[in-house]
Amino acid sequence: MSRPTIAGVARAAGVSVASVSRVLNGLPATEEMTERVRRAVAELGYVPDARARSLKVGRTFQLTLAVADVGNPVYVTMMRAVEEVVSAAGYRLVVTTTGPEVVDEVALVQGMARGYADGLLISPIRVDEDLVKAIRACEVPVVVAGSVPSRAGVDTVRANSPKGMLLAVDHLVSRGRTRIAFLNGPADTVPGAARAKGFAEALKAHDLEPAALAEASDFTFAASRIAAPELLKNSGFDAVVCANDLLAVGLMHQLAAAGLDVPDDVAVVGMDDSELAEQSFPPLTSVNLGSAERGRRAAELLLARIEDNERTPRRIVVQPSLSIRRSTP
Amino acid sequence: MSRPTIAGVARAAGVSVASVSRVLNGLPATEEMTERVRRAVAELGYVPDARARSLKVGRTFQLTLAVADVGNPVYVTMMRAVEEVVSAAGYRLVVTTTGPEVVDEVALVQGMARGYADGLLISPIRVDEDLVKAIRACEVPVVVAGSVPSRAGVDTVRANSPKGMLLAVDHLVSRGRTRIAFLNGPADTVPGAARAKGFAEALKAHDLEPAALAEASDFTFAASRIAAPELLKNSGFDAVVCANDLLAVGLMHQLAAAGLDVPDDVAVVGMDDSELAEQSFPPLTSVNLGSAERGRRAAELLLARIEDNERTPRRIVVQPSLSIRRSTP
DNA sequence: CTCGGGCGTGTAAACGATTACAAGAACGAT
DNA sequence: ATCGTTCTTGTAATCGTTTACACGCCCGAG
Repeated sequence: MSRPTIAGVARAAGVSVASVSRVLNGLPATEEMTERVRRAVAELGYVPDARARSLKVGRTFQLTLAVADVGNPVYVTMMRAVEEVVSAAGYRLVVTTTGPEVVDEVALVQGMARGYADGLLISPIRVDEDLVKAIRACEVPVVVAGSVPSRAGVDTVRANSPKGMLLAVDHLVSRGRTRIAFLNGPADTVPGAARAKGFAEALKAHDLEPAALAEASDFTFAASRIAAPELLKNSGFDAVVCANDLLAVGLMHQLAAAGLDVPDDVAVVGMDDSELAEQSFPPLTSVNLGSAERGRRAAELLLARIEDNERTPRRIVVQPSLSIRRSTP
Repeated sequence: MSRPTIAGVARAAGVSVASVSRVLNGLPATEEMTERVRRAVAELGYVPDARARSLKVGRTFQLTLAVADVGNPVYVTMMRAVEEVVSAAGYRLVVTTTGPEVVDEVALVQGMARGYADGLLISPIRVDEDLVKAIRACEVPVVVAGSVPSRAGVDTVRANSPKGMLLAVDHLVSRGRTRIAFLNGPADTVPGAARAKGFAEALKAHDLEPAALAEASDFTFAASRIAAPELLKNSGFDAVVCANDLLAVGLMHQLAAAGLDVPDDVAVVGMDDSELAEQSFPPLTSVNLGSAERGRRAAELLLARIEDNERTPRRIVVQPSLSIRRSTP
């Protein structure tokens, strides 16, 4: 017994398929018609086929959110915000993960052009010409949470990393720390590059030199295991800014292993202000780059573009704030 | 300029739609035919429509993984394992979140019956008759990661919580702790109930009485904020078993705030052995309930069922192990 | 009593792909 | 030269919906 179709329902109810479709979609019908169809639907356990429906109406009522790494808690913050907006608008949100390679992102964007979903919200970690081209060519609306050249011609919502870095450094300096180190993620990524630049500028604003620099191969806890010892070869720092919370937490483990106290010996500040920041011990001072707001705004832009694909792309930047916790004095 | 269709490609190439479809699907064709079609496809930037294709072939080549809370790190472990298996089999994995309410799960299962995906892997946190019925009625294959009555007639893969609890208690006892408390999640959930029962049995096996009990309203860090103080009203315990890692980490914060040292004053063991367990400080001894293996096995069952929907449902249970870290002496 | 206007319903044509079937071309064997 | 294979290609049916259009009915106005 395979799935009943609308034709089966029509037969069972003794009416036409058009009538079934109409009552199912709430179009006007007589009392009796409605009743007969409802009965037949219930009896057969009919559920309309989403594939056929979306083929006809040209919409799936699904939106896709693509993130690089589900293990990165910053994405759960963003995901929650996006989910809220899109489900309020009557869409289902599905999440898919791309991995750190740009080719995966390109493949995803191209796949999306096939109409799996009505829109794509992507937060690319690496960007190259192929990705820009794929985004331009994509038939379904795309909005990017992050940085992408404006010639991609899409709505973007990005963070202000330099400003965030400045908040971090300001804070550290105000607490008397001047020998500040930086633990970055891969510099060949968009956020990695932005944060490196931001850090340099922030130090310059205070007339400081970096006390130490290290670069993890990934924005993950595991990668900090390798990179943090690199940093610790230098001992001349009393504070470390980290490119995200995972790296910061990883670093704190290494500091503890080296017998250094946080924040007394070394202050640590993370970035993203994810759930991990408050879960860590000591709770982590972290730059809030507005992930939730970015998610929300991005989702709104996506919905707006689905309504009207002709509107000129907007580029929103959301401002950071600092969540001060106990990892800084 | 809207999306080119296969008909447009056929016209541009001067061949029939059937031929276009054939070369696109790698069926035999002459050199020249292949060439002409390829050229037209490239020129028009044609991408086949997934909706139309899946309507015809009856497959979407998408699988859905539904989890209750993306913020729970146990799901990222599971998700990674699932992703690996399904992508190796040529499917795309999409993740969707249900929330803690059973009605959301029911809605999701029913929605899935509409053919959004070729299969559903769900890890329900609460189970009621409606959910069982929805699963029975669902036209697309479902496999459950967790417990569900066998009358649901689906493949299941579940953990062995009682055994896990026993590992935890054995371990604590072997380290000389006998006044053991338990911080559970909501007892009206499937894992909550299983873990409560398991804890009671494990203590009984050692002829011990629970030193204290508390129940969080959710398996979240935030919920532990409320529940842990409840536990701390009792002071007669030297160890706490927690129903998952998030609760354990939350508890450790409260213990620290109360001036108690982990593990010297109180040993803490979590459950799930998620990434958070190694990220926490001190690193958390945690019962590994085999999330990765459960994910892998569940994905394999789902794929097998898609191949052959007639096979009799299997019920797999994976055995736990203990990851000992520094939160226990 | 007749005619026009609503209103409700049914028939059939889409949507964009895959694929069964038929027809034509090419080729070798007799 | 004829016939039968085999191979390629095209035509058209199909998947399960939605919806434009036409039809018939009922009702009130003239």
